[in-house]
Amino acid sequence: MSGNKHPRVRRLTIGALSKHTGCNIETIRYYERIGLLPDPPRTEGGHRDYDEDHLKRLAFVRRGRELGFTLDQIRGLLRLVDGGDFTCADVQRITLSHIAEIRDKISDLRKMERVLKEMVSKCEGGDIPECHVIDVMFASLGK
Amino acid sequence: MSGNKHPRVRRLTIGALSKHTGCNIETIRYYERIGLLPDPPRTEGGHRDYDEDHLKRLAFVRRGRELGFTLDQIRGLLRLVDGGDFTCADVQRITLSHIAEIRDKISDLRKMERVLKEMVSKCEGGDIPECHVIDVMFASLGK
DNA sequence: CTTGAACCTGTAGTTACTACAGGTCCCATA
DNA sequence: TATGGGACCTGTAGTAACTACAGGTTCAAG
Repeated sequence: MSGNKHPRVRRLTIGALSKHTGCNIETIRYYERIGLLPDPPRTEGGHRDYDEDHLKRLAFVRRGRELGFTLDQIRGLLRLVDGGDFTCADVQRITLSHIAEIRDKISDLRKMERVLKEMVSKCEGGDIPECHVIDVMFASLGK
Repeated sequence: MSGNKHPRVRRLTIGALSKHTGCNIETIRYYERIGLLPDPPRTEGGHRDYDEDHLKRLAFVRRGRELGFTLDQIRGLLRLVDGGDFTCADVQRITLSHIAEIRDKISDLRKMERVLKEMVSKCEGGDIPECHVIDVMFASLGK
């Protein structure tokens, strides 16, 4: 058994972390700065020296972002997990309220889409110097 | 006919403009600063002195924002209109591409919603220290 | 030992506002 | 006419979540 090799922990540069997660390097450093990722140990020369735990944590953050959580919500989730005293109910509550926010956004966007489609459907679309869309947007007050 | 009265133009303070449009005062000044609204004339004491044209323009901007246009898109629309040489086709193109952006956002959000619902549906929800949502979010890499 | 890619820190820019601080002006009332 | 307080002024800084440098150091392959 090979003496002083420690294959237990795979060492990763920030570039490798970036490649594995698809998260760009500046963003990783940003997450560290705002305390979402722990300060990793450094090599002699001062380069960041990550391991698999950092990788998992960053992946968690990225996955959270893909699911539309804010960094603050993600921070909240991580604190729960780090504290070790989280319950499924806690996480469920946070997730459900996030789902509700997403639904609200969707309904706002659908309303916009509906109104815009309605407006644009009345356009001639030609090379003429007047447009129903503009008229409606200017007419939205008083008159 | 009453000599030096000029009822032709209703004069408005920034506060009045704010009330009419629902746009907050700081935001009006911000729009002026970034060149979306023209610098209005001032009273002797330096207060902004608006008229109905300013009101219409601000209403246009607000309406655009409600419809999800960015300030840059609105700036584009206003430039077209101000230039006087816009065509219905121009506006239609801009509007259609905005609608496409909105559709993309909606579909992103729907995807998030679907995934989150699926995740949360597998939660026990109880007072237990483990959660399917957390598991999935941590498991999203390699594993 | 050299070279160039990868890394480092620190700062500033992005979008669309919002929130002051620290002053000045306006005008209705006493 | 004096005055008080609300409305207004400028300028700066903060928000979210990054991104983009500049200007320097380290690493690793040849």
